[in-house]
Amino acid sequence: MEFFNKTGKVALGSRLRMLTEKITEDAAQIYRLYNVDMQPKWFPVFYVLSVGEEKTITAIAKEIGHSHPSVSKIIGEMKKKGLVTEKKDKADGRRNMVSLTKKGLEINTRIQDQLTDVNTAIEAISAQTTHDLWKAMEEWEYLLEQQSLLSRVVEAHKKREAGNVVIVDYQPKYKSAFKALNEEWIARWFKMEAADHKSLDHPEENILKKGGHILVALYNDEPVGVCALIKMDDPDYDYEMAKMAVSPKAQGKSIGFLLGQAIIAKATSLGARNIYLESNTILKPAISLYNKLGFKKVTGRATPYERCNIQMELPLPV
Amino acid sequence: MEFFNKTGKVALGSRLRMLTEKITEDAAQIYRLYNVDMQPKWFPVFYVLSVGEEKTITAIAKEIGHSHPSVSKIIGEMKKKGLVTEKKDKADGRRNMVSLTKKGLEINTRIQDQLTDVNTAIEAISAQTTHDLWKAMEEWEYLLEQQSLLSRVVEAHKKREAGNVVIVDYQPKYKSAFKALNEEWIARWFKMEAADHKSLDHPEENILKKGGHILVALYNDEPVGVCALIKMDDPDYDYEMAKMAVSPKAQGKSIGFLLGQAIIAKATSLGARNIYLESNTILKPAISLYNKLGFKKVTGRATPYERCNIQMELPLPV
DNA sequence: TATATTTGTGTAACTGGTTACGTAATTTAT
DNA sequence: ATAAATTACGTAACCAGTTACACAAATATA
Repeated sequence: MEFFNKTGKVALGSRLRMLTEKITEDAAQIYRLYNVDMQPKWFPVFYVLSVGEEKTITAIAKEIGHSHPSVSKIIGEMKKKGLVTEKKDKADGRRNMVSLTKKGLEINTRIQDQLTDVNTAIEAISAQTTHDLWKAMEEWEYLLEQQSLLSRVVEAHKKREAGNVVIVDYQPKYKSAFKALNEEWIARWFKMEAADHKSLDHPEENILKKGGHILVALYNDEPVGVCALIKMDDPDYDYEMAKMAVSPKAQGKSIGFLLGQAIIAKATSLGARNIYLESNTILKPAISLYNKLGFKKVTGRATPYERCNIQMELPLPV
Repeated sequence: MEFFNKTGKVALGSRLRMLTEKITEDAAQIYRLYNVDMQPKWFPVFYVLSVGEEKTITAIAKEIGHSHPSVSKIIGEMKKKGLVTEKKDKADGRRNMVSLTKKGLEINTRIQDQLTDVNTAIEAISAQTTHDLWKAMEEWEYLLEQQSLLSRVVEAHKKREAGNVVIVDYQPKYKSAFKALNEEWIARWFKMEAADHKSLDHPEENILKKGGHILVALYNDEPVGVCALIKMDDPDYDYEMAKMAVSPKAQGKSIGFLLGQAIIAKATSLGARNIYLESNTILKPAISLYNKLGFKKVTGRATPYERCNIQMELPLPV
């Protein structure tokens, strides 16, 4: 199909569907050719029964990877043709035990030649290709089981969006954003405390002039995330990471992660030995972000914030 | 799927279907994720319209490889969502000219990011495989266009069946089969002539003792085909190939071809310079078989058979 | 110029699968 | 021992495609 060269691989599904259709179409004719009164769609069911054992509907469904109603329907059709029999399991009244009839088993022997012929034909085609369709499908099945296409697309999306985010140093014009973004989440989860007002209303005086830094994440030139690195007056810790806030509207762009990385880089460039932070365990995404950034829990420090119930630190390489 | 390792490639269709389904399922969710009010199945139609041109239903169907009713339905659905408009072609009243509306074009621009993300995700998967699914599909499409799976299976069938056929020299126990097989087709198409009775009733006297040969094709030890090589008393020709008959029940096993080849080999081993034959053009499969064996038409020889209206010869390498 | 054929389209019915739902039998938990 | 959860299965409705058919418009042919 010329068409698929234009669309590119986004039309993978469509292309697969068409190839599928072409092949199953021929399959039906092949059964007719060999004078076997069977439909291609019965094949998987027929195959698992061909060893002669009784099986339940759901067991068959699971084995061939169909839904159970699909198997149920197929069994109904095969029964009408006299290929299978059903009988209730005495031990378990829910189970419907299905097995091939004598006629079914007879068809099974007759069908063998057909199967070898089809196999030879398919192998002959495969031999003419440089790319192995069968193995490629196996690989795709495996990879999609590891991680769905959907979640891979989400990942690609995030990565691309993250590329549109730039982290810049604080400027006076971001003052209102710095306050607003923080107030948004603090008010939502807790209540504003005195220490909050102090640093949010006057960041220049209370953070920057004291040797701290503020970074701003811009998305389309719009400030959507902020984070501060506050100089600490403490023998154990050099800097505190605090006042991190990301707009809920800008979620899914890894902005928190990017800000965190930038803050760590900033601290490192300032020669810090470590970074300290305070948070609350009800902020689950935040805690997991801190973990991802490498912070580890520590205990036993005093804090001016009521909402703090967890403290973490990140030692930096010297 | 474990299952497919057991069935082997005969379940190629089933396996393709399942992979298709898994992928299109995710596709639907991806549209939802990007907040695009579109269905995956619309994509091919949407794509061909996205350049902005008006197109007819059938033109779209042809381009994307669907049936026209499929496109007709999709257009109906897209129209309901306000993505396309239809308008009758003034020049040709049958044509229904379809194009994207402003809303459709707007979605087209919005969708671009999604397409790149999907593409990145698919490319990322491809990069992890050692067998290229996309290219493999392309090869299969090409090869199936050259020759359908069905006809390839027929070929494999023939080849296998031909392997079960053995060509042996005449023995007295095949006398009745030699007559019966020939009588069957002669009576069907023409009527038995005096010369027929002579050679069919007494093959030993009239063919073998005069320096001729008879070969018999056995399928499961059953004689299903015969052919005679009759010594000619003629300055131009050494042998005549005649009395070739194959049971209709044993068709599709290339028995005629195998008999013909064996007869040619026999003549060659006898040092013949050429082989001559007589036939009738209403026996189309026979004539095409003779052509396949290398016989060429000749003209202007007398013949004792009323039914003969074509004569052929095959020069043999010296 | 009249008639036959081809072309463009829509509708209906089918196909091979699915999910949703209901029900009965069995198993688990309290 | 009873209630709750799980399991096996069938039925119904849906979905994304198909083929079959009908019909009108356009084109080719006699």
